[in-house]
Order: sequence, then C-alpha cells, then structure tokens
Amino acid sequence: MSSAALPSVLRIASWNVNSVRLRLPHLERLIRAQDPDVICLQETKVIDVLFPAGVLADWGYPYQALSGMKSYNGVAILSRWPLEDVQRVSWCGRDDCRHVSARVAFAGSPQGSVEVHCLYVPAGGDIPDPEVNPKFAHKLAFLREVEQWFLACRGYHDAMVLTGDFNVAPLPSDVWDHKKMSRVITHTPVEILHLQRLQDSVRWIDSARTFVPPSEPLFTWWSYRQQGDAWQTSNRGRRLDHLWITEPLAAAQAGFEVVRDARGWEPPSDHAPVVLTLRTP
DNA sequence: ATGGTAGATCCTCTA
Repeated sequence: MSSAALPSVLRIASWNVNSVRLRLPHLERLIRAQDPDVICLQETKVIDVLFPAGVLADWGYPYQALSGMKSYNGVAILSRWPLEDVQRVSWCGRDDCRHVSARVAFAGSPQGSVEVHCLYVPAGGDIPDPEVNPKFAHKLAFLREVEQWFLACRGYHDAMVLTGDFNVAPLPSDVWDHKKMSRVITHTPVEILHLQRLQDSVRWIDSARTFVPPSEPLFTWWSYRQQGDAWQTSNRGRRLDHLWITEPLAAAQAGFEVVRDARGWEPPSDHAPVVLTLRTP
C-alpha cells in the first residue's frame, strides 16, 4: 500500500456497552453522531458466532476482531478499514476475553499503521484488600502482567493506541469525591500505582488529559444504582474509560470527546463512549 | 451502616 492510499484521519471510539446485542440501536446512534473509523467495545457478553456481525458490517464496519464469551466480559474491534495481525490475548492464565488487538492503516503514523489494543480490566470486587479479596488480587496481577508485556514486547517508538474500560480512575479529578473514593475500588492508591506503572511501560500518553486539563473533573461512568436521571443531576461519576496513545501519534491528536449524552440513551449502558480524532500533521 | 440497579442465565454471578 502506498502512503497516498493510507487514511489521513482516524477516529477511534471506545465503549463499554454492557451487552452488545441489547445496545445495538445505541451503537447505530453513536455511529451516526460520531462517524468513527474504529470502534472498540467492552462487555459484549456474547460468543463470537452470535455477535451481530452482519448488522455492523451493513453499518460500515466489515472488519471485525472478536473475542467473546457467554454472559461475561468480551471485547471487539470494529473497523471501516482492514484489520491486520489480530491477536486475542489471555492474562493471568484465564481465557476470559478481556484483550484483543489489531493493526489498522494510518498515514499519520511513522510506521504507516497503528496497533490498537482494546482492553477490559477486571473490576476487582468490593473489598480493597488483595489478601482477602481474590478479585482485587486478580485485578492488580492483571495490570502487572499487561505492564510487563508492553515492557518486554513493545517500545515507546511503536505507534499504538491502548483503550477500553480500565476500571481505574487515576486522578483526583477523575472521581466526584477524591477523599471518599480513596477507599473505594477504582480509586484506591494501590490500583492507581499499578495503572501508573502500566502507563510508564511505553510512556503512554493519557489523550483525554491532553485536551481536558487534569484539574477539571472528567467522568465516563455513572452507576446504575441511582434513580432516574440522578446520575446527571448528582453527577457522581468516575473516569474509568481511557484512550492512551504512544509518542509517535502525539502530534496527530486533533480532538477528544466523552459522548456523555449516550449515558442517557434508554436503556443505557453505565459507561459513556470516548472518541479520539487522529489527523495526519 | 446499608442498599441502591442492570445484564445474562440456570434460580446466582458479576459489575
């Protein structure tokens, strides 16, 4: 492929849909509103043979990298452009469908393509002590393994995107109440440290925070456990969904958005999509 | 201090 044929703009969306089959009309709405080139999904909750592949191909996404299982987890990358080197990765010795990656062409990358990683980090249960809560121990081990993999197998010169539901809100402004949330899983110091180590592995750039200052509250998730539109009025949110890039793509960052409206699309996912625009400098 | 809701599914688990 000559460089003239490569796409000069790449819009990448990520969304924890909490059941892709239930959220199909929402996906159509997101596509109409945002026109992404690549869509990363988490919590698809469906085996690959039952994934709504035909409908999404009809809507413009014939290239699909799927890693799904029954009832739980499940990730997918959908693309307008061909996907190469699709990898389904397992962590902590579990085939639990939390990571899929693929390469997509992009003129703004020094390598002519971007390696996109779609990740769903374990939530970690309720008790923030790995000694008594195996789910939290699993979450920390998972973050550690992903960190070690990027350290060993990739470098900061590789043009990459790491996006998905990381289930960690790292900054004080990523939660509605930093002090209260510091004892609540998603915002405990030990998780934040593990996420920071993963971020350091290949010097990931937190793209959202290059557009929204770290001092400003920014959320992508609001609990279901509130009545009606209380999620909106009380705004007790967290930033659990992230879109990270490596340095070779830094100059291509052209825009970022949390599609907050989508949290109100009935029946909603508890997560809102995030969208990054990369434009060839 | 507690429980609040949602989704898939085997009637409980995970979030």
